[in-house]
Amino acid sequence: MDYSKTLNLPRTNFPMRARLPEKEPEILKFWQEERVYSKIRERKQGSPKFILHDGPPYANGDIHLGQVLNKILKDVIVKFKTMQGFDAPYVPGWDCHGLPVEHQLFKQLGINKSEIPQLEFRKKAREYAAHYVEKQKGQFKRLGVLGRWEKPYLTMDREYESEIVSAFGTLYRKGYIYKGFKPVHWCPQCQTALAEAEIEYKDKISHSIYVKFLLKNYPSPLKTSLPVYLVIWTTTPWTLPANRAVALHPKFSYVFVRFNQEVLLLAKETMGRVRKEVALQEGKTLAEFPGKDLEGLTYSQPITGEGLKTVMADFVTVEEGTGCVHIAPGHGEEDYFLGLKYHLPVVSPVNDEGRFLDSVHKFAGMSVFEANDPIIAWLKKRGWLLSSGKISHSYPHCWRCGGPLILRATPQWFLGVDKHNLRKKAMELVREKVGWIPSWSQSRMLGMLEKRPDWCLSRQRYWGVGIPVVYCTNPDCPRKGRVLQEEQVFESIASKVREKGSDVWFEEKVEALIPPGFSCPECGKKQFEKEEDIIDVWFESGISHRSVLAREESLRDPADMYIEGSDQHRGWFQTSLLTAVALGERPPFKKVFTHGFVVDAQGKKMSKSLGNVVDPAKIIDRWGAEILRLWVCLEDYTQDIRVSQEIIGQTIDIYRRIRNSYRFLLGNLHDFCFPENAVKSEEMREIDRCVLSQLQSLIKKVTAHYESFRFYEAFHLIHHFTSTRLSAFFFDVLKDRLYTFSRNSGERRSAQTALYHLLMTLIHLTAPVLSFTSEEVWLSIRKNNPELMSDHHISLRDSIFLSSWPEVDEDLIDEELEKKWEEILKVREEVLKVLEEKRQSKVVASSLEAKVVIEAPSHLLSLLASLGDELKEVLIVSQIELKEAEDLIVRVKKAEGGKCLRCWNYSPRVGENKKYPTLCERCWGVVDSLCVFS
RNA sequence: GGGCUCAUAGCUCAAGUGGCUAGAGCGCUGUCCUGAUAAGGCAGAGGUUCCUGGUUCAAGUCCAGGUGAGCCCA
Repeated sequence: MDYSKTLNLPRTNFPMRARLPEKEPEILKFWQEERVYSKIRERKQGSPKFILHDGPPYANGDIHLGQVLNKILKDVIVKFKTMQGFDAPYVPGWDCHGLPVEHQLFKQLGINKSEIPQLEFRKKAREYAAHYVEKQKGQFKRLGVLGRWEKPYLTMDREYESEIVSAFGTLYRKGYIYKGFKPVHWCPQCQTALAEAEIEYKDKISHSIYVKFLLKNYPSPLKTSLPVYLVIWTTTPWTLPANRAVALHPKFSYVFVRFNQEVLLLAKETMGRVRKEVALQEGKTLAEFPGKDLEGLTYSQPITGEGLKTVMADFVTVEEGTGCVHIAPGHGEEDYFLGLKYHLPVVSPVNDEGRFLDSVHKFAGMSVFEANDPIIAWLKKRGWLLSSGKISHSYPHCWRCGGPLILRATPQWFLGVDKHNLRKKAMELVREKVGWIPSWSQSRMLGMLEKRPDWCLSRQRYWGVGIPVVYCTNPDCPRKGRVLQEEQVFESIASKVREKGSDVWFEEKVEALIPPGFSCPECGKKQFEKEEDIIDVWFESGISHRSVLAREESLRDPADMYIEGSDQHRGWFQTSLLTAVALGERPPFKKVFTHGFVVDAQGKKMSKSLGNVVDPAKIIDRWGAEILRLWVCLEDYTQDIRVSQEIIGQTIDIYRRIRNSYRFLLGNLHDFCFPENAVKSEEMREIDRCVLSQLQSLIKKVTAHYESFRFYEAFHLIHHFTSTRLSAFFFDVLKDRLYTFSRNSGERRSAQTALYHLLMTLIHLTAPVLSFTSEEVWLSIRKNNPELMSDHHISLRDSIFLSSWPEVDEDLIDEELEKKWEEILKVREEVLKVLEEKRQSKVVASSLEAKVVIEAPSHLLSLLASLGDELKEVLIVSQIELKEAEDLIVRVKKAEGGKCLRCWNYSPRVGENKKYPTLCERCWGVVDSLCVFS
């Protein structure tokens, strides 16, 4: 006779195999059709807000793992806060203007800037950006990220663009923005100035030359009839035409040394090294001076022959070069600032293409890189070249075209970081008003703020918002070229942009942009010209606190949290902070959360050249987005996080364990109604109560970890609980009771009550991360066993994200009980070890074939005895004999009697019952009762 | 070169203010079960806590210097 039909075996059609790549789109469809995000918004009206402000990714290309990491973290936080009861809207955004779109598009079109009118190009750029917004939107949604996808914010929206104009105007009027002439990183290929964020440093082979500058005078103690030269070292011979000074360190010691028929001046400490590098014999030191005594010496400019002076500078080093530094204020940042101090002219005789102007007679028209060799040749001819070689060093390159950059002084617009104490104020707020996670993120921000130069806001490009500045061009105006800074001018431009988009600046004549009839307040004329440069995209995204947070009704400025990769300390965190402080005297965020970068198995960054780039789409197609979500949340993302086949494999294993536990729970709850079949806590079996008590502390800890954004701690705990507490212990022990006891028995219902709470709690605790699976379980319950949710406060129609976060039920916590069971578990561990030995020696196979004899000290013995028959269930053995002894000793024997064909337990009484000769005493009762009812 | 940061079993993570024989889980190996079954149970083997010094009765933990890695800057 087959008794398996008389058992209560698990029943569910929740599949063991997830088939996530197929299942996930169904869940996404459900969220879409049920308008889950909108419903959440409706229901949370009036709840306390939690605003996580999305940093806009760049609308170009497919999403990479870094963006996956970022968006998933944001989604987990938003979902957690939502389930906790907050109104936590998520409005995603995109950064749409700027060089990367331009470059890609020019590449795609196969033309350059000069071959297409700006307006025509801008139209295509807009389409291009819009295309990638849609593409990335689909990819982000595929990750399971809930948000206001149907109305994201775009930096190329007219309203947004208008805010950019008005923010610029306000900052200009407040005196933060100025026009300067300053060396900036310039890409001769792209013909544009580059922001710091657009520069990549990589190795480049450069010239390395030592050059003699003839000194026209020198300190009197030195007496010689030989020519005296100071020696400089440079890797950019082409900057020599722009040389305006030579800097020495005031504290270094300098020597005049005679080599053959000439005398050279250089820092004493550099002597040995320089002599080796330029292959000079040992010379004779004629005199030695501290640097400060050598200020104001006159030398002959090597290219122009002008008489120029030596100056003092602290940044001079002896690590490289000669301690005498060639200064070209038009071609170097430090040089520029030193130039300000000494009133040196900013000379930069190079045009947009990086070619020398006519003023550089000898080399006019040459590109600066081509000019290096002729310059060196020229120096050599004059006898001023001491040595010439090559050096490989880190050099700035254009992030888009990859070409080497030059520093070139051009008229640019700047945001003055020290205007109105902006830097100081920002740093103070960073220190006092913003929470930084992890904490070191604060010192990083401070360090960067402290040292950052003024922010170059202008770009000589096509795709962006025009700098909204109008000049008076009347040649007779007392201040020709002055900017119209009247508020109504900026307002007029902003409103035009709001009406027609930023193209209006390039389409319309200047008169149509300023207020009708407006005339120059200075000269009364109406001759105007508009600025041609466009605004740095970092400024655009940097004001999102104003254009998005402050303007969107559902949002709020400041945001509760910004969360981005650690590179954004220099990027968005900083540009947002600076603009917010300048505009409104406060930071745009209460908390800043930083995550690391995704690196490969060895911890190396991903790059095309290393060939170690992992494409998220491949993982999604093969394993599902859920695996990516879990992966993110198993790692400590305050550091860089690794990805590899092995790590993904491990994530899949962990996923399977959790999923199977859900399946087991569902299967064993198929005939359980809540609350009808639920057993009151005080009537439950001890072990069931014990697990529920442990579940409460799991809720506590997991919630705390979510609250401190340490999802990996939460998930390691959940996984640990699921594997060890549930799968390896509770579920295993419970099987006998669930399967063999009569369906409606108190014992079985007690177990199910525990299982019910476990299932409901766990799917909620995992929902922010395992969103697809938790929702799938939720949907499965509603479809297959709605009776499980007859609990009135759970609405069947809703997504799991409309239900709330599990609360700790203090009544279920029983620490005494947990302690007691810890003792029992220790005994169980001992029993399992002995069982394993007996299994190895083939005495028993299944543990149910065993009878266990436990000798234990009296207190432990009484503890075990108190469990009665439950003890053998806990140990999953057929018989138990308890004896008193000094120490714990466990022995295992073959169980007595025969095997019950129904429950597989052994009992001496099997065979006693004539009606059921193959069943044990417990089962024949159960089977009998079944027959009575059937 | 400078700023910030990281380094603990094959992998992912633990080890308040220095006090353990450095812990989990996964994976691995062996094994049992076949009523969670492309599941589940049990047992076992895995660590010079990156290296070198130092402080201390005591260092994975503190200090200094290396090495490797990441972000940012020059």
